[in-house]
Amino acid sequence: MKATIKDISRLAEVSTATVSKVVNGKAEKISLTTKERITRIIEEVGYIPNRIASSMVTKRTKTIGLIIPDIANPFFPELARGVEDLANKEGYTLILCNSDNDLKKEDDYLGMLQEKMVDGIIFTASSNHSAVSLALNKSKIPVITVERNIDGLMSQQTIVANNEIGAFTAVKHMLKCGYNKILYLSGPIKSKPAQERYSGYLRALKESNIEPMKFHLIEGYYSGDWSFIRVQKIIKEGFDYDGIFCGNDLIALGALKALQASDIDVPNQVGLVGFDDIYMAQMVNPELTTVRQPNYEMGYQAAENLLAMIDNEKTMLNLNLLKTRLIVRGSTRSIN
Amino acid sequence: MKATIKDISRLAEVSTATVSKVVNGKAEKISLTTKERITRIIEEVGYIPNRIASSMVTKRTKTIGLIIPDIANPFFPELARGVEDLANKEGYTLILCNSDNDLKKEDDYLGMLQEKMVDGIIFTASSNHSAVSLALNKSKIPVITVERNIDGLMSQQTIVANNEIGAFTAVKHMLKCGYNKILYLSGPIKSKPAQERYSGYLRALKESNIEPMKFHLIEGYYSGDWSFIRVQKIIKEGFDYDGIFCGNDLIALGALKALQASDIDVPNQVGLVGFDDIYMAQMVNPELTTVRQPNYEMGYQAAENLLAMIDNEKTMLNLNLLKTRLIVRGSTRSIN
DNA sequence: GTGAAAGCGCTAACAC
DNA sequence: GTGTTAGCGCTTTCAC
Repeated sequence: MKATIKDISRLAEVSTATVSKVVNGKAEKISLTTKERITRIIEEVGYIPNRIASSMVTKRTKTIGLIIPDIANPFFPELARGVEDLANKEGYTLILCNSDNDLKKEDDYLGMLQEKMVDGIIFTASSNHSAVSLALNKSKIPVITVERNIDGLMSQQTIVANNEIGAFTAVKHMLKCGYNKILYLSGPIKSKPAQERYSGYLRALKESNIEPMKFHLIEGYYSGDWSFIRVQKIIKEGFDYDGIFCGNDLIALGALKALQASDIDVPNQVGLVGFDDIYMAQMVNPELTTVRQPNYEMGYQAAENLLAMIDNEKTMLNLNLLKTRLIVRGSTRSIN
Repeated sequence: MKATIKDISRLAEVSTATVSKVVNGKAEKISLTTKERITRIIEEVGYIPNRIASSMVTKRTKTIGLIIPDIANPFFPELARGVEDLANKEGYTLILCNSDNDLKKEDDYLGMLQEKMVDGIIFTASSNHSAVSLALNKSKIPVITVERNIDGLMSQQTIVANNEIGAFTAVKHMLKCGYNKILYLSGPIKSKPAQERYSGYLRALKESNIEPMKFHLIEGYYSGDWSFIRVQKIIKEGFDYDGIFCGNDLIALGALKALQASDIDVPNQVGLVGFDDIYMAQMVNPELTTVRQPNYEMGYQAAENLLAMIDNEKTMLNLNLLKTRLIVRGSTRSIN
């Protein structure tokens, strides 16, 4: 049988209230002797307070939920790590949920998290589905959306990277390097980030008075397998291009592999730029020029803001645009 | 104010017991009419059962904890995903903890998880520290260790890949390919897997009557940055070798980059083999020959066994050795 | 079929 | 300084 606060109070010959106070560090008014006695007994017995029971009365579980598409996607571990680090630092615990961008799963997780009485939720939504936002709006639970904002969601905060400017800067750089027939290998264009990056891409071309090529937008998935195959096809078709701006690093990595497999020199024949700056971006040869997205910071900051919301209980509508940064490496040739 | 079971029972003019039954699908003996009435009202009110309160009485939180060194290490996301998938499938929720291989953090997390009354814990321990095992032995909470077993821990299960055989097979293959001056670029040798892989490496050499070279064991970290620098140094020193067996894929990837940066041809001049088969192993050129470790399956199976332990309440001492598989790709030359 | 009531382990007034 | 007590929201036994 596991020891409870009652057992401790009995053994220490005090009330449960007193034990509770020393367990929770609210023991200013408890005499040193009893405090020490209680502490010793707790130690001896190996008493572990039942936080479930505390949560019942405090209405705080000190737990937050994180819903992301897939922790196995290299973009998310760092994000998750950022969230967890801040959470842990503040004594919170993190529940991890993989939605696979599946609306049903998102919904289920949202429900489970609320049933488990999490204090707040960090959410990378698959789309801006209104049903989800509605449910979320109704419940009073603090929610922060990360990486992609979700339209119908009111009175909540969003942390996203500045995709448009990131893409703009990247493509601008490619143009400066002398690439001017640049494809955009995009992830699913229905997602906000993909759209924003596309906008940035277009704006960069426009600003340089360069007409986008026909078929410059190639839509697919955020996967190296997809881009590998797709780029092979592009090569075979004898398409005329000299640069590829990729929706993310995975796409860029797959493209790089396909190009190298056909002995196309990167960066001399074709320039390549990715997005995210995942760890692997610097582990390939040539290293990937890419737009660094502060994933870890996004997670960390999301958690910071979430805890602030939890503490203040007031919700503020807010869009936090985090800066991206172009990391120039070897997959683009240097500017003459 | 959030609706409680009482509110529902009042609105439906039934007892809380009845509501509880329909909420939890134990409503065989409830008439269809009342069942429907209750369901409708729950719907209308948007009632969300408080699972914290249920946990108080059922002594089940339907939550498990996962302690790993670092979710940002490419090895762990798949493992975590495996755990989460099975957990979710069985209606469990996953708490994620990053220990950074830090004993103190491991301890803290272990404590937190127990306070939160998780039903079980999956644990990749940094070392086989006895203090941890002792604490764990004392508490009755089911624990499964993954990837590395921890010695002092009694009556618990372990899921590990067969590192020794995996390494043996890999090095055997290298020898068959004609490499016979093979280095072992290891992660921290204090960790069990590193030791076991080293044993396999040695056994393979021995079986082929090949004397290990001097300084064949190079110890470092499971990081591409480390191996990149380390291999650069090896190259500069003009060391005589023709193959590198790496403690994991990150090490191999860093080595590959260093070799290629010095225009050393992989696989023709130097053969390279990794361990794990992370996603990136096939995204480089040449693709990495590696020992596939079934990370996802490890996580999934760990979760399966954990839930079995939770349900049976009996603990069985058990070591599950999962098979590794050599994946031959382009970083080793083909057998003549 | 349904309800009454006890109690899970804890906290937070408030009383002393 | 310390104790009493009333719940937190739910499940479950047992009675009806």
